Amino acid sequence: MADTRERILDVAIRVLGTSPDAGMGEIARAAGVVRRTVYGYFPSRADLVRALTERAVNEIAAVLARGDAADAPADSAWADFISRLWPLVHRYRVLVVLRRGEFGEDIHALLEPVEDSLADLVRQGQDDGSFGRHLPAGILSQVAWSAVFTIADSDLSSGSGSLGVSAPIVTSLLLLGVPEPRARSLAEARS
Amino acid sequence: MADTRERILDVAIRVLGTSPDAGMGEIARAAGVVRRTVYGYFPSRADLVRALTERAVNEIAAVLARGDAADAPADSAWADFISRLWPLVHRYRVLVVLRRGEFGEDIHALLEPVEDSLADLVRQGQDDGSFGRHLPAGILSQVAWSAVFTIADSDLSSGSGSLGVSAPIVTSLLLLGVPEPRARSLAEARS
DNA sequence: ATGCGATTGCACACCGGTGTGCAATCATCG
DNA sequence: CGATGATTGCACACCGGTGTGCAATCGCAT
Repeated sequence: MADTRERILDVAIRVLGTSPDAGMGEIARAAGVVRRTVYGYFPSRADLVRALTERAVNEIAAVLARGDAADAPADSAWADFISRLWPLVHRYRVLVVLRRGEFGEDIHALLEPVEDSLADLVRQGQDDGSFGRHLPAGILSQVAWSAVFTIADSDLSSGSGSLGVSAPIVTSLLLLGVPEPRARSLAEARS
Repeated sequence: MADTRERILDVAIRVLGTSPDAGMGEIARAAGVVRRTVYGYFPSRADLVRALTERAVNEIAAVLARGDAADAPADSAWADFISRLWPLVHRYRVLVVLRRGEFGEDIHALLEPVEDSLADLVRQGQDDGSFGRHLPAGILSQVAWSAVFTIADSDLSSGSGSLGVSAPIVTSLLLLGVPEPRARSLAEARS
């Protein structure tokens, strides 16, 4: 079927997100299919991973593009982005995990456009004074966005279920240098 | 010699920090020694990694303990901790990288006491009002401390040399909910 | 029922890393 | 010099994952 391919990708994104070293066999089994079948769709493990990240990056780019009301203030745009990203953040765990090891280069290349947009947004926020200048825009955006993933991660492993959307929004805004009252109000507008 | 063992550990902490999947051969070569020699000191790869992390955790615990002027305000104690941690943060990259994959369990166990102390410090700061409550103490400390590593990382890969100590101090304090003027002044006192 | 495409179930060859055994070297100290 | 301990250089067996080839099977539409 055509959806076997999709199912494999869905499962793989989950499995590799948890244990990046999972082999084709493990992924196949989790997808309820035989190793040989996976090779039918993806000639090599590298192909699987690449397809996987392309998919993830596309979805994330879509989320990012949706909020381009170009006139909105940067802090508000950021809050928007995170609020849309948050429900999906676990699916995208792959990216963080896979960035290191074996495929670092490829992933980084795929991810670049997204991270560039983010950096632009942050730069813009620094220019109009809504974000701080304690770090250069490129690094600041990296740190802020990866903090969101860390929050999701810690939430999963240590403890029960999910925090609300406000937690990551407020936290990342604080990190970006937005004063606490403003951060809180931006977050509450989205919960 | 007795220092061969030390040299191997020194090199391994660096090599594995960069590429966590490096094999015994790679590590040996980087240490200017033959694979067989490494096996002489560490019967298995797992032993090497364990020795490695124990060492790192001990050093880090020492850094953390040094600042236990128990009466100091939490935000100041945090700034102290980061300022002492910062120069060493690259050596400890292993921890972040190795926490995932293969040894996750062991590492987490070794790391627990350190992260508990950190969580206590943050909790104490939340109680006396110097830190925010946008996240539970356990998670907040995780995020703050891993942000420091992210900063060091981004600094290395994207761009030239090192930011000053203030960058990580200010950033992590903001993340913890410390208002910007206070954060800045705490940081400047340490640069 | 026939045919077709997707899936399965093996059996392979291959590779790279792990861990071990053992004899040969080398440096050093007495 | 001779002994001792560390290091080397190979050769080996073993394992687990990768990728491939091919015949058998299954489900389904015509």
